[in-house]
Amino acid sequence: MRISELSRATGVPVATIKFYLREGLVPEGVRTSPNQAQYDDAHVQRLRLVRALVGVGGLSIAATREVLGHIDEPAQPTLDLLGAAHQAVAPELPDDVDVTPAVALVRRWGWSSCVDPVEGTSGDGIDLGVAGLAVALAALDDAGFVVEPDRMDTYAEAMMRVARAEIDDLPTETPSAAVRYVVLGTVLVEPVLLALRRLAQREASVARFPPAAPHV
Amino acid sequence: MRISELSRATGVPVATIKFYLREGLVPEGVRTSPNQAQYDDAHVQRLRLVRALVGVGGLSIAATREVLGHIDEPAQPTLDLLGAAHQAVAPELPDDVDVTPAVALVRRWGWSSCVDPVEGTSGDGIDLGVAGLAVALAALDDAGFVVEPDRMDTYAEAMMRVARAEIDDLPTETPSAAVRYVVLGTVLVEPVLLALRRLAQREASVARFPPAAPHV
DNA sequence: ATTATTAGATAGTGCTACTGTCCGTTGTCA
DNA sequence: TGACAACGGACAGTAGCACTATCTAATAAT
Repeated sequence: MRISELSRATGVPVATIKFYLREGLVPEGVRTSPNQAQYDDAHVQRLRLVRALVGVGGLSIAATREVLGHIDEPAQPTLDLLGAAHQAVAPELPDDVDVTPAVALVRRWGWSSCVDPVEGTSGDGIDLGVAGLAVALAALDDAGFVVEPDRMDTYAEAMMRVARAEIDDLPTETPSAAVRYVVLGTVLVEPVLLALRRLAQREASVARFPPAAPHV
Repeated sequence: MRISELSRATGVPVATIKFYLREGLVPEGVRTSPNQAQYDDAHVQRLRLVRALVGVGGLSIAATREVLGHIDEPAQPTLDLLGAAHQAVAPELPDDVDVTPAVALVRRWGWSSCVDPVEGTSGDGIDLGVAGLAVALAALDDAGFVVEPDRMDTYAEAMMRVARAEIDDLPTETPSAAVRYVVLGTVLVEPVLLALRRLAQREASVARFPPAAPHV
């Protein structure tokens, strides 16, 4: 398969494929001559994966490269894989956040692993996930938006259900399967969850305010 | 309060405040002379709100302006407010998506409002929320990532719990309170949910793979 | 009186994700 | 065999976005 066919098969412009090749997001084809190369189905899939990550996944090129790196070389699948995946995906955080509200919540839920980090964890100082929560909570606060504690509990319980289902289904046969599952699951399921929340809000709204009286 | 004090009170550079003024995200101060104006606490709060929306909320300037517009003029709080909020926040979608898988899922859950739109709804053609779900599912598919149907059910149920809690708590006294609640709740709770998911994943991972044997 | 600050206008910056152009080489079809 | 499209590779250019810097004339502070 030549580059133009690869382009046609994926809908990605040739110039963009070249760009991804330069950036190392897509492996080079097999050279048949100094200026010709052959691509195959693996390239098609890889290209689709890249588009999913930078498109719906919202990752930058650099973050995409990092994520793909983990998938390509599933080095220590049992050693803090989640941490690596989250690190690659998380937006970078300011370092002057007040984490006490986040820590208090996490403590209340008994999520001890997040606040009393375990060995083998990328626990350089404060936990990345807790910091992320702290930033999100600070934004709510800055906006003057109050979330009642028991609704935070509802959120936590709902996300714990989600997480348990995900961790229970984690494939343990192959290391690379586990890595792929965690990394892609982290990135690509997020938009699914957000989309579902919106649909569910609409449904719940109609249930509470039945039409006739038009809904909110 | 002069603009430099407003800057000091919020940590936002003067040049940026001027920019937001130009863009109409922050209202002008009260003029005391052709080239002087006074700002007050309302400006401080507004500025914090703007920073929360464009920062953690991840909104563009244009989307922020639209969201603020809804908050400033809560015109028809009962008329498809959710739709407006979602529209302002949702990333723009390609129009060549296959919505059948999304529609099938939504049908299976009996979320009829999403697929048989109600009167008073911004239902121009296919539902915006369903389209968002369709795009997210297509990305998963392109990446070769399979989500089992019963896990989709878990996701749907979890998000329905979330949504019900949110709609139940919706303030009905003031129209403007309802609008503010819906709009900010849509935008600013998303990062909270995602942060919680990450923490819950870590916790669930430690629960399933107890340390000693280091966790995933 | 001097110095700092202001509103407003306009231009510029830094970043990111591509996109376009050129070159010399190679495949392909007539 | 010759014309012509497609190729890889290098590099410059572009578009959009969220600011940021500079300037001017007027006003405030000391």
